[in-house]
Amino acid sequence: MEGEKGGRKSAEYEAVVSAGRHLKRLQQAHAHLVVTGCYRSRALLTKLLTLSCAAGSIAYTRRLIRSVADPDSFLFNSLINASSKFGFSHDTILFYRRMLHSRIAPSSYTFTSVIKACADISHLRLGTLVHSHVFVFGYVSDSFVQAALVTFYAKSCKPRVARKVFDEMPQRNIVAWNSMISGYEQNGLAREAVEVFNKIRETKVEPDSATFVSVLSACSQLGSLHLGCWIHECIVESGITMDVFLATSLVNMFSRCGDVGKAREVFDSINEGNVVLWTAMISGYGMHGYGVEAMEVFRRMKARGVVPNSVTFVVVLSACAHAGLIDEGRAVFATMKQEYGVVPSVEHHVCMVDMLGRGGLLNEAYKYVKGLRPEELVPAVWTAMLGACKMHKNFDIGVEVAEHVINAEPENPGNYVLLSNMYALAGRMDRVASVRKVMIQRGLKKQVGYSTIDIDNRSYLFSMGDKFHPETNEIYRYLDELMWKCKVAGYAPVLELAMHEVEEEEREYALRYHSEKLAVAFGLMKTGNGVILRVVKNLRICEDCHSAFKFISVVTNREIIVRDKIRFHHFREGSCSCLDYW
DNA sequence: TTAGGGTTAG
Repeated sequence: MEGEKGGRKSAEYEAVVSAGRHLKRLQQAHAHLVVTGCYRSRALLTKLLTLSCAAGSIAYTRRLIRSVADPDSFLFNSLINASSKFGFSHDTILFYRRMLHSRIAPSSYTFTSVIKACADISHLRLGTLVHSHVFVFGYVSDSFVQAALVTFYAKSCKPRVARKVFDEMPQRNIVAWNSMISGYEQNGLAREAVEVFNKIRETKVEPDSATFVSVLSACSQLGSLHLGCWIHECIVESGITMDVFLATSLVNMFSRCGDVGKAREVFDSINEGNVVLWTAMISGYGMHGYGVEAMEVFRRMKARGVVPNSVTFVVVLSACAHAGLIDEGRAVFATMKQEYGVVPSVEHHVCMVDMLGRGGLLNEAYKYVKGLRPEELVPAVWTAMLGACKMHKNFDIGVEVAEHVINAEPENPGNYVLLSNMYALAGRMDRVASVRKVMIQRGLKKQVGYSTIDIDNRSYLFSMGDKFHPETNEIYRYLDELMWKCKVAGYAPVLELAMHEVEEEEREYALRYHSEKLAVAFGLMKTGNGVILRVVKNLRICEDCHSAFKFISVVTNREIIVRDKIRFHHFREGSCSCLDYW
């Protein structure tokens, strides 16, 4: 009899499990449990709850838990874990509150899940409160809870607090290290992330795939190719399997560090790529201005049966915009909606405005902007339109658009600089002065531009007019000579974008010592013929530097690759890969 | 029979 009973229970369990993540089937299984009288079984209820979370139905999960008179510790923990894992963070916190009200003590399992929920919604106040509960209930030395706290503080923009928790850990497994590396990387502290990675190598802990994914993101942020290549070597040496996550990170890293050829090599070495990998490769070509190659990969992707998603279309449209492929871009936008049913998002609209605007179709671009719904008129749309007006020197639309940009983002100093430039180009110097006045009144300062260049595995940082480098005098002298040679070859400084309140001679001086020029001069001084210079700039490259680098590539016979805020520029033999679409 | 931490594309 006992065996039969056990067998019957098992069949019920099987019925719940086989319903899987399908809400309808779970509800049928639930009904069956009620009919057979098995609905009081805690194990079956627990399974039902976790599966309904997995099925994405938090409403059904809530109904189920309400039907349980006295949920026990096991049930709460399962519920808290599942709701947190499947992204129902707010519910996780509510379930946790209910658990405390029921006077059921949380465990380390409870805390890891609740802390993850707080991390996912970056709820600093709540997470800090939960941290205090961790002390009260005595789980402060639990390594899982500590790792979760590191991630929580990092995701709540408190990397220093994350580091404090990390430093206080008596034992650190690879997950704890990974939490700290990705925590730094996500807060824009790429150098710190690489430092932590280096520290792991002093321990006996072996890096895993996630370690490399995070540290590769840090390399991408820095744009440091030598660092990225070194991590690549570490991956090969570690013998770790090249999974699709790792391959995607490598493709990204090589693209964002300026070696799209290497990115392609990694991409080609993977047989079964998913949409993320294909999108990364297309994005890589796009940011380098290789629109034709981007479109070719996009075509092959579709031929392979990999279905493009919303992000894929953003990178494809962006590639078209940066390569002047307007007709292709229009066609892609049409198929996106018709064939793939992707609803255009704000990002797609920005790409379309950017593409039409860069292509000189300013009226069409402006018509497109005016056709958008009010909620779609985000600052990025206006900024794209403004960039186009500046590029094609259309001051009438430009000034109008600039006013919208300021209204949309009154705290962004970059917008005032754009507006000021627009007025200056239109010859309205009175307006230039008044914009500057507003900036001063509002306490807004221009973002400081800086450039980095890697030479002999070391990274050097330059900012405009800075004289901190020990070889400053040599660099400035070298640059003066270089610019003189460029002038002989036909270079004329693009003065109108320099600071407008200074005299012409000073304006040229200010332009001459822009951070990217200092970095290039230093690179030329320190490297031999044939070495490609790779410079990373935090802002967009200025128009004058862009013009100067074309001449420098001729007079020095060097290739210069500059990564600016939005894309790459390859200067070779007097021209730039962006074809001045920038 | 039910439950734990980190990572990927613009």
